[in-house]
Order: sequence, then structure tokens, then C-alpha cells
Amino acid sequence: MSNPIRSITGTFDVLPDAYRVDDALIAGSAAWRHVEATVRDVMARYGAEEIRTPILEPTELIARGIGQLTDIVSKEMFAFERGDTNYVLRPELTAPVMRAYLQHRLDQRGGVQRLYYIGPCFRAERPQRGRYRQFHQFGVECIGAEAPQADVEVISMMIGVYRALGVSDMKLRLNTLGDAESRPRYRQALQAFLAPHAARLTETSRQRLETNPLRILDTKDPGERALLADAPKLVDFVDGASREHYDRVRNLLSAQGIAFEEDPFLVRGLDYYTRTSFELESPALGAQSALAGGGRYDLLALEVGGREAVPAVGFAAGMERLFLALDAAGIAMPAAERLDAYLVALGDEASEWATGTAARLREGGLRVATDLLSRSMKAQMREANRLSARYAVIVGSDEMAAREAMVRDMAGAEQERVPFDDLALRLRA
RNA sequence: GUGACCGUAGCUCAGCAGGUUAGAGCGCCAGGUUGUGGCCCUGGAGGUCGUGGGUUCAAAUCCCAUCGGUCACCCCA
Repeated sequence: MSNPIRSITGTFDVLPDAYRVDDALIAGSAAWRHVEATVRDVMARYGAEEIRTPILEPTELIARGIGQLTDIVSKEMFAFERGDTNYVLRPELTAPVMRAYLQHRLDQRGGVQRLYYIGPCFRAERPQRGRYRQFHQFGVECIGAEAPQADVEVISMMIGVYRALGVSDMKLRLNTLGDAESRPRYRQALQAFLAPHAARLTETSRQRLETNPLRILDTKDPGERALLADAPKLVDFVDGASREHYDRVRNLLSAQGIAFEEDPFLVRGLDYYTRTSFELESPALGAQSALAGGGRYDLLALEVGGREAVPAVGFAAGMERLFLALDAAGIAMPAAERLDAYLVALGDEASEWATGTAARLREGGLRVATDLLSRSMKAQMREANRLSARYAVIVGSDEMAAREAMVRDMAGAEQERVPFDDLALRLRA
């Protein structure tokens, strides 16, 4: 090979067949369609409707929506400027969906909006197994409902997708992040607790102590973990309506038989969450164990310029992580669609006939392919087999003279001659 | 941004105490079957040994650089 141009680092091609990059599986296109179809089916079962938003968004939307201090905004955005506009390749879809909701006054459609999406997102991180610079998310935003039932419905939708696909090895972690009342109080308490121990904190944590102390909670540093074991818990600061909300979410989950584990250290890296916060992880995945995550974000609408707060809750899930989980569980994915017939033509006259016949059969809705290389019969048969055609339709000079085609059932290997005029009918059988 | 590891056919890999024509399996192509696939047999095509430089009589094998890839940290999907 000379020097063919390669795909951008951290991106990948989805090919007809699955392939592996080291041990990570890149699923084939048929598997992607199958998973996407399952997502749509599960979403439809909840009455969710699809929304498609641009891949390009104004940088301001992401910066304000997700938060300046987040890793995503501070160092992972593919952003550029052109003229006097700042563009960003969307790193997630919650802020864009909320933007669309507000821009199009979707509240005027009445009631609750359950909006689901599937599509690519971009983050300029160093790629590794299960993490890419262009990755694909699916998720739902349930906008307009404050009730804890909404939180539970969203969690149920999320888990429903994995269940529908046969993934069972997963763990749901749950926490509450409080509200505009309790969070500042907790923030102070945590700062007060950690300040005397600042010397024992890592450098990034010391910075976060000032800017965003909650983020220290999800540290993996063993020393900090030990220190945090005795730290005040956010849950204990949540009271009033938020406390009740959290209690009801837990009760409703239990009532639905959805197992979860409370994790007071689950804070997540995006600023817009309030109250419920959750993450779904697969123990089988190793370093990138998070399959999906989400939570309630009642204040996001205000952050992106809405006149008033809009209660909303949603989840986002990673397609690539899902494929890793499917692979780890040994769940087989469907192969490409079968061909109804492959027309094997021998000689110029037959080849011409095949071209016209194939066109007619396709208009009748059949899936038909023909040889384009004028190859030997053996090669054409092999091709029919590779494309898993149900029938091989063989036509040479004899058949042309008799106006009959030899129709061979590729699975059973029995064959019979069929008049040209009856071909469409026969192939449908 | 930091660290580690890896680059030999389309794929998975062997060859590396330096030595003449670089191998295997799978895949691909063709033949065995004047017109019959999947199994089997035979043969064939396909490689600047990532790239550049150095050491040497001689480098896929040793050294340096560079590019690319992967994994991990951070964080998340």
C-alpha cells in the first residue's frame, strides 16, 4: 500500500461486515440498523417522537448549556469561527434539543414532549477503547413534566433498550444533586470539610475546591476517596420538595422492579443537572464502563436563554459502548439483508436479458442482483452464495431459446425450469 | 494534555543471537466440473517488511528520528 488518505483519528468507518480494531468491535452496518431500529421501537412504545437537530450548533449554546467549567467545554470541543459566528460540532444533544424546544415553542404543542434522538456527537478527547472523537448517542428528553414518574419513565426507557437487545449485565447508579436551595449549602459544607485537608488533594482537586467542589466527589484517587468517606453527603442536605422527589423516584423504581444502587459520589460532569442523576454501567466493559447516563435538568432552559425554567429529564447512551456490551455478552447481530435472486447470465444475449429482467423484478419489489464482470458460471454462483441469495436464476443460450430460466433454490439445491413470464411469481413463492 | 505498548500480504500472525528468491492460515482469483455455489483438491495474484536516516561487506532483523495505531490516566457515551 502506498499512502492512501486515512480517516481522522478517533473516527471509524462502519462497513458491511464487522471488524475489530485490536479487541474493540466495530459492528457492521446491518448491526447498526438493527440496534437503531430497536431504539426506535422502544422509544415508540413510550410515545416518544424523533427529533433531529443540526450537528453544527452555536458555541454559545454548548458553553452556556453544559457549563464553562466542564471538561467538555473547557477542552473537548471541536469549535471554530467563521465570519462573526462561532460554531461547534455538538458534543451531546441535551442542550441542542432544549434549544429546539424553546426555539420552536414546542410547549405549545401541549402536554409533555418526549423527544428522542440518534446521531453523531463530537469530542476532542484522546481516543481509546469505547471512546471516539466522533461517537454516536441515542437518548430521550422528556420535557415539561416535573413529576418523579417522568424520571422513572426515562430510566425505564433507557434500560428498556438494553433489555430489548438482550443485555442484562448492567448496574444502575442513582443519586440526587439537590436543587438551587440545597446545592449551594452543600457546596459550602463540602468546601469547609475539605479546606483543612487541601494539602492532601491532587492539584486538579485543589483547583476544583474553589471552582466546582462537587466534581471532587467523583475522583478515583485512592487517597481522596478515603478522605471523602467521611465527607458530608449531598443527600443529607436535600430537603423539602427535592427530598420528596428523590424518595418517590426510589420508591417508583423499586415498585417497577428496577434495581438500583445509591451512589452519593455520582455527580456527573455536566453542570445542568438538578435533583435526579443516574448512570448505567456495564461491569463487563473495563475502563469505559458507562453505557448511558442522565438526569433531571430543570434549570437548563434558563441557562440557554429561556424566559422561565422548564422541568425536564433525559438520558443519553453511547452506541459504541452498547456494541461493546453486546459483544461482551456474546449476543449475535443480524447479517446483511438477503437477496431474493441473483441472475446468473451466460453469454451476451443472456446478460442483456438479465439486465432488463432484473429491472422489472426490482420494480416488483424484489431484491435482485446480476453479474457485472462477465465471469464464469462458477464465479457467478459463488457471488450468489456470498450475497446469500435465496434463488439463483440461471440463463444461458438453451434457456434463452426456450424462454425459460433455471431457478435454483440455493438452500436446498433443487432447481426447475420456469417460463420467463412466470419468473416474478415463482421468485415470490 | 500525560504515560505505556505496537507497526511484516485484504485479515490474523510467523520470521528478528543480521546473511543470498520474506512465509503460513483465512480471504480473493482461476482450474479440477463444455453451464451449477456452499465442502474438498490443485494452482495463482497480492508485500516500498509504516517512513526517513544511521551502523555494517550485508538490515524485516541492530541504533536514532519521524509518522501512524492501540491501550491507559484525566473525564465521560
